[in-house]
Amino acid sequence: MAYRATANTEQRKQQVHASILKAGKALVSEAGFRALSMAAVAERAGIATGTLYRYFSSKTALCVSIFAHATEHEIQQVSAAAKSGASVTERLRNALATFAQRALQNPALAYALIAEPAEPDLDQARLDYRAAWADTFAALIREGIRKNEFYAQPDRLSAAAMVGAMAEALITPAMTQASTTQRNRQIQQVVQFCLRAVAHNPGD
Amino acid sequence: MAYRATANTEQRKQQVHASILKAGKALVSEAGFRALSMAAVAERAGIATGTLYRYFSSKTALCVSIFAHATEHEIQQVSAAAKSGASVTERLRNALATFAQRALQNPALAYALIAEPAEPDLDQARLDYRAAWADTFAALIREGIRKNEFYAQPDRLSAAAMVGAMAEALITPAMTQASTTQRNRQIQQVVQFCLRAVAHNPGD
Amino acid sequence: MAYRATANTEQRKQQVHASILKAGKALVSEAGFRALSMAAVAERAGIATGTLYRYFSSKTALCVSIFAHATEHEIQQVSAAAKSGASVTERLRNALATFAQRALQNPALAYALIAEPAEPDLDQARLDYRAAWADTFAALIREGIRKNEFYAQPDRLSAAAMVGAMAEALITPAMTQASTTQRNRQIQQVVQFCLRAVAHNPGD
Amino acid sequence: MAYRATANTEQRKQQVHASILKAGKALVSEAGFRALSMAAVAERAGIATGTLYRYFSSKTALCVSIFAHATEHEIQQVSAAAKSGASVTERLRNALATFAQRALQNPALAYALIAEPAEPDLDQARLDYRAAWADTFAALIREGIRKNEFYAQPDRLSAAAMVGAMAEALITPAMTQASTTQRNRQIQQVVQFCLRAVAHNPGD
DNA sequence: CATGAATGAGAATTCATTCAT
DNA sequence: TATGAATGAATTCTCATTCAT
Repeated sequence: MAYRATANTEQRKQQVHASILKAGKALVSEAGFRALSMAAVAERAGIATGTLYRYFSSKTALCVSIFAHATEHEIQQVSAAAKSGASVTERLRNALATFAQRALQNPALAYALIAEPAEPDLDQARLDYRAAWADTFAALIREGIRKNEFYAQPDRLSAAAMVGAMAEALITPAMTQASTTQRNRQIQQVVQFCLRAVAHNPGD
Repeated sequence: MAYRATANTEQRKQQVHASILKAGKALVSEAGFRALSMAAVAERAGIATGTLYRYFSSKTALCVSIFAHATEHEIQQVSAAAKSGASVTERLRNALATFAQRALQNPALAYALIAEPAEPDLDQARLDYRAAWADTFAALIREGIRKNEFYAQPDRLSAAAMVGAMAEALITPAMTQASTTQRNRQIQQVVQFCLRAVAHNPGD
Repeated sequence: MAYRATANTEQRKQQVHASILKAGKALVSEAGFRALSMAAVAERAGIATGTLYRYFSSKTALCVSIFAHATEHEIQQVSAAAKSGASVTERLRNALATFAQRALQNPALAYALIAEPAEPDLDQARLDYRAAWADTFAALIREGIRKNEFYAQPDRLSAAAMVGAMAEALITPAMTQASTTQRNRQIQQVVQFCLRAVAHNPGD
Repeated sequence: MAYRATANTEQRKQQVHASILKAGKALVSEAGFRALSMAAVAERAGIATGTLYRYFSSKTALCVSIFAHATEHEIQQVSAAAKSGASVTERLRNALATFAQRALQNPALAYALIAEPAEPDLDQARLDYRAAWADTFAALIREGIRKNEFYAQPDRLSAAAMVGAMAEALITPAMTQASTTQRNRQIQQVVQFCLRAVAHNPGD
């Protein structure tokens, strides 16, 4: 049977597209973008290498898509957390804690997303990613300033600083080698660091 | 009299060694460790590829040396800045500002040093580098706590968070695309962010 | 219907595989394993260097395959010859003569197979090869001893000695530079040497 | 003090020449001609690499000299052994046993001398070496035939066959892995193999 | 449209040889 | 004359991308 442009075909294309991204994400989670070769992705997705190029024009394009895909989910989670809490300070605490906990569930992926460079075009995606975080946290900061919970401060710069502070602390050996209990305590401490930097009354 | 390595010869060796590191550092500054190929370094240093191996046993060794060389100077500058100031808060302010100003003089290099992974062995050097920063800042933090200028807090975690906050803020487009005047103002703001996070009375 | 490797494709793969082995064997025949570079094999086989690695995982693997391929045929021929003859002595004579005649058809290859070391992994293959000869001749020797045609003697040691005696004699200038007629006479004489060493009644 | 063409200088040149050969022989003994690099020889001899080229025009020339030097001694020993004994058979037995015992004192060197190819020009040296053995043993064989101790046989071919038989047996795993006692017994057996091949009354 | 074999431009590394000092 | 740093061609192996089937 020849292939026709049916709804069925379209659906199959979506499935293959998704399976490629999933395979890529898995590889990046295991060993970073360095370990991502087109052959490895294809094998893991159960397709031929040539077929990859029907879905992604180049390795770079694939990496960018994997990045965006892996990233989108993370940001959504944190955005959701940023909506629950009595005060802006409380909501920021929740957002930061969520960021940290999610990252620590898959440290290799988090590291790849946050820090590993790989390719210039991917760096652009990373900037966009950082910007997305900046947007999420900057919005909270603006609100906090408006409601007089936070110091007057440049919202985007403080947002970036918070993302950096969290990311750096998370990849500290002290963090990655700690037990779950210790980790949770340390996460609280970094969150507290950030809250002190922005809020009049950070709690404890 | 047997032939010996004369002072002249020794001097020439030092020069070649230095020119290799310089060429490597230039390449990393332009496009990160990714762009560092032995052939490119050799060409840039004006020597043959084989000659590289008289000075560095492998590409990894060269990368680590470039890293250490570029890095050492940075840390010394910041350590020096950490020694001048009336209060611990003031000295931390100076140290952070120096960190920022130096990094912004060569953002691509700063990025490569702080974030770009590249090779496992280089990652180890990077961990040492981060640890050196952590040591410098953590010492200040401990002193601040002791003198009751700073909050009680885990010194190394806060130090890491500060490094991350600074690094992230520095590679923000808002920072890299700003004029010198704007940048200086923004640097002050990130420094202030960090000081608020650690000090009872951060000044302004 | 999904696309499958057709019989045609499979056949082509076999052809390429064979052409690589053939090219490699030709190079070894001309100048030994020393002359075997991946680039040379690829050029001779009419393919790209990268393609070699689809068929052989490394140079060592290719060498071992070339060795095994060239070798297998030789041993089979001699084994077959060892089965025809009225007495064990006669059968040993046939086996030795076959060994000699085949080796002289391609002395350089014979030399490479028997003596040239090259790589550690290849040396293992060579030991196996020697062992295969030892097996073949040792079995005959055991049978000869049992039937009281041969002297009591250590079968494997005598087998090795016979292989060495034949190989050494075959690469003698007297042998390689002789006419076909002379060669045949000389082969008979070395065979006779071996037979005298093992058999009560070697004939002539 | 400048160097002058004195007897002293000439003597020193001889010493350096000898030390180079000694260093080269040591390297070959440890890991074969494959492991012989000009840099390694120079270091071991305590001179600069460039100096090697004052004594030997190329690596090949050095290898050939090393070969000749290592070889000469061996042949002399065996020649001497070939002179002691009541009968020709006895003298051949002594020569063969000496050949084997010496080879087993330094198996790696023996292997390199007997079998390892390395370079075309070295192969020529090896042919000369084999020829030297052939000469030594062939002379004995001729004498044995003349005195009616040995079968009528082509002397040089039989000599080559004996050398090959000994060499092959010596590098057999059974031989190299055996204890000293076992080895001595096995050497006797191979010697006996050779004697049966040439002598009317080989003894036992 | 899917396949996967083929491509070939690099990349890192080695080492015999040269030559300015 | 001795030195040993410099050379650079050669080697093995990788992998993103293409294209005939």
